[in-house]
Amino acid sequence: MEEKYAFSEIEEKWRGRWERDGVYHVPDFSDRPKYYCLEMFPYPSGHLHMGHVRNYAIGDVVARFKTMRGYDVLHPMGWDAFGLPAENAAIQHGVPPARWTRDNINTMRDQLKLMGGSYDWRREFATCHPGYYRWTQWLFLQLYYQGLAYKGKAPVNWCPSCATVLANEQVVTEACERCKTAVERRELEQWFFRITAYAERLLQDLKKLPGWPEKVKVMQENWIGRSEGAEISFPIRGLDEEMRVFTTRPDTLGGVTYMTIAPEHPLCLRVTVPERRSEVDAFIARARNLSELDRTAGEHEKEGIFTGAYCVNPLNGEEVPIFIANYVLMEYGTGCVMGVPAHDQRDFEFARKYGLPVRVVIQPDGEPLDGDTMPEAYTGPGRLVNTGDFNGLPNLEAIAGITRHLEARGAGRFQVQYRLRDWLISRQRYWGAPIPIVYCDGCGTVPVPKAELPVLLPEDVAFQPTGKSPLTELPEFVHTTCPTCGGQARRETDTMDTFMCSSWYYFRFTSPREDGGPWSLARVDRWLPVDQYIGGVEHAILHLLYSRFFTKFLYDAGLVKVQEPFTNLLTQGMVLKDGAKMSKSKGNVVSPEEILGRYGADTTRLFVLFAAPPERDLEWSDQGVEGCYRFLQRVWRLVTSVLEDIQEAPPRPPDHLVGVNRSMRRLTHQTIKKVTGDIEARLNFNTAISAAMEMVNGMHHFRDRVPAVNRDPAVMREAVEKLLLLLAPFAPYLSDELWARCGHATSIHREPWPEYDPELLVEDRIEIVVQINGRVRDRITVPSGITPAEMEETVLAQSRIRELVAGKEIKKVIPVPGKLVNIVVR
RNA sequence: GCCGAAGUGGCGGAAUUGGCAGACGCACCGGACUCAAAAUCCGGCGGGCUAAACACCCGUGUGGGUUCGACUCCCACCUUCGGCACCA
Repeated sequence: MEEKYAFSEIEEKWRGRWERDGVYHVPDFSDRPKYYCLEMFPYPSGHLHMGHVRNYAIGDVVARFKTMRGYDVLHPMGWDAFGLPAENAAIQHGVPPARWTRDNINTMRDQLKLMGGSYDWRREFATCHPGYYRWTQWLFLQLYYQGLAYKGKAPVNWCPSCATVLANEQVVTEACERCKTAVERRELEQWFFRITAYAERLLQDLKKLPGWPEKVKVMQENWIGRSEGAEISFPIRGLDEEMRVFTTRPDTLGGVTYMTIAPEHPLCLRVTVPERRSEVDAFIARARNLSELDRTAGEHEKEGIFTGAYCVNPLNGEEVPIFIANYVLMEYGTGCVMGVPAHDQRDFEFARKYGLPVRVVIQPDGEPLDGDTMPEAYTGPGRLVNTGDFNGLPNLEAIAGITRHLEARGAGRFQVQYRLRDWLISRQRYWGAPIPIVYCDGCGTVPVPKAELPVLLPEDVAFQPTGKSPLTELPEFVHTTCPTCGGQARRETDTMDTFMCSSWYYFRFTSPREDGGPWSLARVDRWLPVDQYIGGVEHAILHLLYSRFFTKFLYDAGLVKVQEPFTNLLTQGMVLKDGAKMSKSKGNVVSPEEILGRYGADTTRLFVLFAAPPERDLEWSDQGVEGCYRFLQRVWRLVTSVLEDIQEAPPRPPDHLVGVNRSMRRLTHQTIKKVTGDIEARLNFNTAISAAMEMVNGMHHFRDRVPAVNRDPAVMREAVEKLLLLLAPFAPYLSDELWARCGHATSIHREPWPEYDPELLVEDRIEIVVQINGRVRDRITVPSGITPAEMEETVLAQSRIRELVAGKEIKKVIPVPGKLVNIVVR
């Protein structure tokens, strides 16, 4: 009776053995080359979902492959453990966030271990542990001392449902990224990181990341939003003050017929003339109201109101009216915009609505533009008109020319603007790392000294659904003494954005228990940068931009030697069911636990790797899983059925084989080549698995169709062992089990990756295609070493080809070595 | 609106440098084994035409183009998905 593939026992057995033998422990230092393979660590929601399974299956193949290739592979796992869901659970179920999080981690760790990942679990940590967040706080202080963390009042995004502010990056089409509630604008005192100081480097260094998907780089580029132009000052009539604007089109300065200010701008109050005061106030109130209510609706009607004030165009001395307009953003540029209706569509619409003049200053070749009758703004190239000394100049030259002219008169300068804003990191929440700041009446804002870190988050707290952080209501937390003067002081009760915790965790994995600093310099130097980073594309901006910012800051501070944290980035696609993302509300969730229980980890891993290339979305298919299960059973039966035959065989087949033995060896070595290339160069695991399947089909053929006397057992032995080595990264349990049954005393996961012999790939005879006028007309078998001239000769000698070309003129014959011959006839 | 990606059998996908379209898997059909079924093994499987095989024709979102030869390169368009969205 043949033994069945008992995945459940096999997997349990090897899981225990690997752990006992420390198979996946990686040394901090050694002579081997290093490779850092990292998957985005999970938020401990309480259960693994298929996205995790896919992410971690991909990462594990890379890690195992590189290990077999001779690298010391750092492959750690941890928990992004602070965050709002823990607080919601506390409110709903009365469980303290710390306990809820700890329980979830325990559950998820068990699930993750079932998957058979090659993690060095000794390095595990959770960001909510004081041993970790102590250094999160320390890093905050480093930023603070460098002037890169500051408290400022600014209009911020407030999510009424989460009862906290959000970073700009966490607002998706004017709604909270987490809960989709429409955000409100509030003026609040908050902590910011000056990421804008790094805007240019964050942009420029994208060029140093050839291993990142173009898509992600473009998204970051757009997010940073660099634009070149000029800042221009317009003196305000009757006030000793100037109105500054940023423009990318200083060449159109002569066409300015009005000016605008954002409704939130303090200048509004100063310029408005008394007789227009009440009307303007009403407009401002309305505009602000609208911007809160109507923000999700996208673009709305452009409206403005005249302030009664005028300012002076520094180029031509003209006075132009100042408006307040609802389309002007306080947060971008200077909060003021010059209006050039003839050459900007938005200004054009505004001018037509309010009867403002449209003056053409850029004239294209051909039909002259007329400001009074033109149907839309002209934004293309041309020569300047109505601009005094600059008339006749091509507008592209005038951009620099006019800016220089203004600069000489102190009325303007070249300026680069970014769309990127500073990173707001304060959260009015409890379950996060406390911001290590104390407010003292005498000394003001005082950083908590290093020796007093961590500022511990009290874990014993009561939760009321008030929307207020419990920290604000804990006197023993709030009341403290000033580190400077020893007097009475009050602690900051806001906590840090959890993206702060995940901006440096990849450094910590190198020295997870270090307590003299956030990491050991020598260890970070050995392991960083991360060679391969793998995770969802939803972090294209948030996490990946913040991490790059942190790395650059740490580089400047001399704390790390890398300027970019992640050399290669793989953004995996989503796991879909019935064409839609799996979600509870749609009821199309497939539970990893269930699949792992029913088919085992090897099958589950194999399926998510086989069903699609990693960067594409993956459609879940129960039948597809079934197919992978069948494949592994097939491997099991094949290998166990030949064990006896190959036991006595030499480990290496003889050199000069012929016929079926030679073909079998060729297939083995072709497969090694194919699988190696697919993993290493392309990360295309689906085609690697296909190749292994083809090899298994070939091995079946070899076993069943070739008489035993003609088969060299050494050839089968080689095929079996190479196959298991090739499958080891994909199906680690099954391959280790069968490896042991082949008579090996040590784990397959300590074996080197197989090499192929190029000589064995060579075929004696190959089939080539014969085309006539590009259409396949015949196939012939020729010796593989044939020259192009011989190919041509052989093909033209074929009777079938002679018939087909009879009576036609042969214009040209194109032989493609090893592939085909194309005969062009007329 | 702007930016980006993708469109290939009944389905997931393959074709890596412009050279045999549909590898591999799923589904389906036929056969072997079986009292029977399941499992397993073997074979078939883009469409048209044909009694059938051969041959031939069509076929990679649509329409053009380049080329001896195009899923692959160029131009225009359509659809789907993702990102940004009053950014001066």
